[in-house]
Amino acid sequence: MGVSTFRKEHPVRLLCLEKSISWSLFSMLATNAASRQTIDTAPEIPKAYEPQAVEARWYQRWLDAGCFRAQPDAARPERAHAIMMPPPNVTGVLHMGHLLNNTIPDILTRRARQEGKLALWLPGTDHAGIATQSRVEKELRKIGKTRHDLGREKFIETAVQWRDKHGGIILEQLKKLGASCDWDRKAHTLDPDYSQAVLQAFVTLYHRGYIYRGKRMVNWCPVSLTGLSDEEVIMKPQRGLFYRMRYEIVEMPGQFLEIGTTRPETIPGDTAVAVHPDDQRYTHLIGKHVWRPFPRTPIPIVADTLVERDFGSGVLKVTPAHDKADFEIGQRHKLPVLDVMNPDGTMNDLAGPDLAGLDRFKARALAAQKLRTLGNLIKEEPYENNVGFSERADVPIEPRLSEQWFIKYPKIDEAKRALTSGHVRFHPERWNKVYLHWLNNIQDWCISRQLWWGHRIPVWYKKGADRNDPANRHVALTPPPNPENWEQDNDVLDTWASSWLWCLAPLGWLSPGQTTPALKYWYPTTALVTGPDIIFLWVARMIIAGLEFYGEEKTILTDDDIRARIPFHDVYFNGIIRDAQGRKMSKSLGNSPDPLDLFEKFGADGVRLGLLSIAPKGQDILFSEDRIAQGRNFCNKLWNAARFRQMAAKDSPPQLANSIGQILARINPGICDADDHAILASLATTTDTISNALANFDFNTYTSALYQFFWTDFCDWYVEASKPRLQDATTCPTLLAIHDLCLRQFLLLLHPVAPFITEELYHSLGYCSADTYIQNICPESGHKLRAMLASSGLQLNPDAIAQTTLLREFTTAARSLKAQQNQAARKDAHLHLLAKDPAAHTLAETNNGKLKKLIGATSIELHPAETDTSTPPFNANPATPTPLGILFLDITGTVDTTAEKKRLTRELERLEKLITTGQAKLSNEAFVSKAPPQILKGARQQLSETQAKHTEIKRLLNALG
RNA sequence: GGACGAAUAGCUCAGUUGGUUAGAGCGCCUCGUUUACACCGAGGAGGUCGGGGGUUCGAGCCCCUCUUCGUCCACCA
Repeated sequence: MGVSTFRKEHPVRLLCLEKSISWSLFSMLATNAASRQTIDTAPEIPKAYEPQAVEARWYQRWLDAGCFRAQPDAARPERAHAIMMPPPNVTGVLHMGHLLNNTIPDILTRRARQEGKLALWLPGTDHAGIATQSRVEKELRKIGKTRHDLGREKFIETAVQWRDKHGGIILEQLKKLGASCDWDRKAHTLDPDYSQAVLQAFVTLYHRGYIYRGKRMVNWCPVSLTGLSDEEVIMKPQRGLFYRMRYEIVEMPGQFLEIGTTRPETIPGDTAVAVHPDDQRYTHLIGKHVWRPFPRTPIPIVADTLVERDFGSGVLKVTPAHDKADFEIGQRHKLPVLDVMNPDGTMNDLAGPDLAGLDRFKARALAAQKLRTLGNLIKEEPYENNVGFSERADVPIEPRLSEQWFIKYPKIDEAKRALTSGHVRFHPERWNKVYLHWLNNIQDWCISRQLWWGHRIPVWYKKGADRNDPANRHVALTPPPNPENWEQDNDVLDTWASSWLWCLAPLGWLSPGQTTPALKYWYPTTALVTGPDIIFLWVARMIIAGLEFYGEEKTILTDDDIRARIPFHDVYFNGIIRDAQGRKMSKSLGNSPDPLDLFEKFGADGVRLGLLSIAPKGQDILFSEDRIAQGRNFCNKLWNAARFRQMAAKDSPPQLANSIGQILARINPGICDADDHAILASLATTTDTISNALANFDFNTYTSALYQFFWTDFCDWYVEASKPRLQDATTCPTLLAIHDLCLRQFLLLLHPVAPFITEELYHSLGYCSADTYIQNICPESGHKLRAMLASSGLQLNPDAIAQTTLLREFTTAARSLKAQQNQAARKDAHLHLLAKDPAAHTLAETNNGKLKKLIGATSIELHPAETDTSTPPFNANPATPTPLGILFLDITGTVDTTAEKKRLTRELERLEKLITTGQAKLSNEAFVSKAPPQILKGARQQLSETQAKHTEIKRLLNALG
């Protein structure tokens, strides 16, 4: 049912019909109006776009109609398009970063749908081991309990309840953004199938020899009480003290060795001091001992190349239990490992009675005090060094020796080739280097976490047997047949060891070689959109997981294998959203606006447009609400242009016109003028620009092309220029059709970024029927558009386009002339144009009515170029050169000749400068002989035009006397 | 200590292989209730493209160097 049909209906009918008819401006207004005033009042279109109702209504309709559901079609593999949403923490709430991360995939997905692709955008959440467990434990503490009070099973039960109650809010919030995800395929890393996949990946890697268990130095978080991977440690510069100490040499009483440290509290754990073997200062001491001050014990002086001779005194205290490098030195010299700290970062009994029980930082101060009283402290000086912090708990991590599971990454070479051979492409490309550097220096991945919330490691140990002997282990998806003799590993897997399967498991992957229709159809996925901060944590690991787990086991992969196994083809990295001062947005700073407030204030479309337009390619984004307001303003502009289209058709109601063909049929090519040609040409060009921009992830160009076409070309010029002809019954239908052509195509181009308003207007302007959706309609290509126009008799004329440029420049010059004489507001100006040639004369003549309206003039009289200007109405009147000739503003008697002279003189000087540089350039032999002809021609033309202008202005100045 | 990025109008940024007089939005100034839009329209001011060298007929763009800011990587205690 089209607009024209129900437009005449009584509003009451509309209310009754609202489920079955096309939502339109009018129906919506009728509803709005009905709620505000009596329903008998004639509906009035609101001047400003009110997004909230529109957005809620359309989102529900899309869901009801199953618009976002994607089904594979094995017969049409070329139509596959898939994006996996980077899973937010299940307990997280929407923040600014998510907005951009999800707007871009939505744009890509919606555009793909328009192009007829079977576009899947798969949403989901991450169980977020540490984060979620901490939240639940915090809740427990409120009632005075710990997880140990509950026990593992009960705790997990509580966590599940908590997750189900508070989790997933973020996905609901994403719906407000307009995210067109296939919600039926929503995934979660702790779903039963997903969990099975995670365990299968572990078991597979174990049996392939890539997983081992060992006692190693790991990054220990004393708050979360778990080991962490290197990638979860954030280095931060910290201000502290550097303690310079002296230890007495055992074999040489009275002689001392100077040693520096930042961590005196670990002294009880020292089991040696080390010097560089080639350090002449100390070679004679190697093998001797020093007195460790507390507890007072002799410890050996060893030689190790790891020691930096130039740093401090060149002597290093070796604490194998509390430092990675020291551990290595300890291993090499078979030093005892003395662990003086508890898992929670307090000192234990081995640290001696004074320190035992103290927190590590309090212990540090006390240790320094002890050094002082013992006479070991030479000096303490302020010092800044880098300290590793736990990403989650934000406390310094403690290097700690513990039993952990590690992955030795498979397919590293292939992972590099995936990028270097272009199977996976990063945008911007510069991230390649970061990725490759990481792979080139890759370290084994500590994947066990001493937590309960997560995938429990599928390893059982024979009771009472040595766990490090593989013969005593059962590694499988299911427990051993005689469980009473076995005990399962207590640890769970790193969350990233589940999310690295994010491109596989949600599509149904359960084990290598096995596949599902969805997996077969959409894997490898089309694109991934995420932040560069998780290149290592997630992106690189997903690539490795894909290469290792997709398909049958294969040790070495060919390029074809790689192409088939990579998880995605393109990765778009967006910048991090910062506040206006450039600070990272964070809860503690309170500088992050609530996205839902923004939706409320500016509409989801406005937020999407605004965000996209301020997102520089690959750079961080400085957020400011003003920018978002621009997005809203754009929606409002669009809304009003559509309103104008409706109102302009007062006497000829808009028709339901589904297709370009139907619109074209309403055009009478014979009455199309330069402006019509120009706007249609711009429409075609804009279409091409946008297609290229979207294909290249160039969202800057996408938005600026949208903006430029619609605001500048269409609204500011074309709509204004077409007003007089819309009043004329003979031209009106053609003009309306061209408006429709532009609006229809523009809505299609804008739809991916502003889904709600475009759907609303597409329906209310009658471009499709109620039961179809803009998401399934593809904008014609620029080429096709031109061809269709040509075949309905409207071959776009480049001359006409050039004429419009002249008219626009002429109009600007005329308005400027008026403004300079404080006549801007007047609509009764009298103008005289000395048309510079017959073509200019014709142009000004045929467009006279339009120009008068646009400039605000009652007359523009035309005169031959050679007219004598020394008499009225020319002399003593202000004038300006225009592309069509000299234009005079007839305000005889009121002109301020002094001011006018000043203005013209200024302009003359500007032109003289241009002429000088132009002449210099053209008299440069090298330029003339070497520059390409086009450039040369351009330079000559420019010079002659400038000279002509110069002559004219000179003449005007002389006329002023 | 390495690597990468940034520096263009008061602010935030465009500027695709070097090529006519370097653009946009916001902000600012002047004017405007013209029958879509003041979330608007018209006009205007404002830039030695971070500094210094170099290549070229020609450099915002290419090369070298310096400065400032930012990010990532790294076992100097």
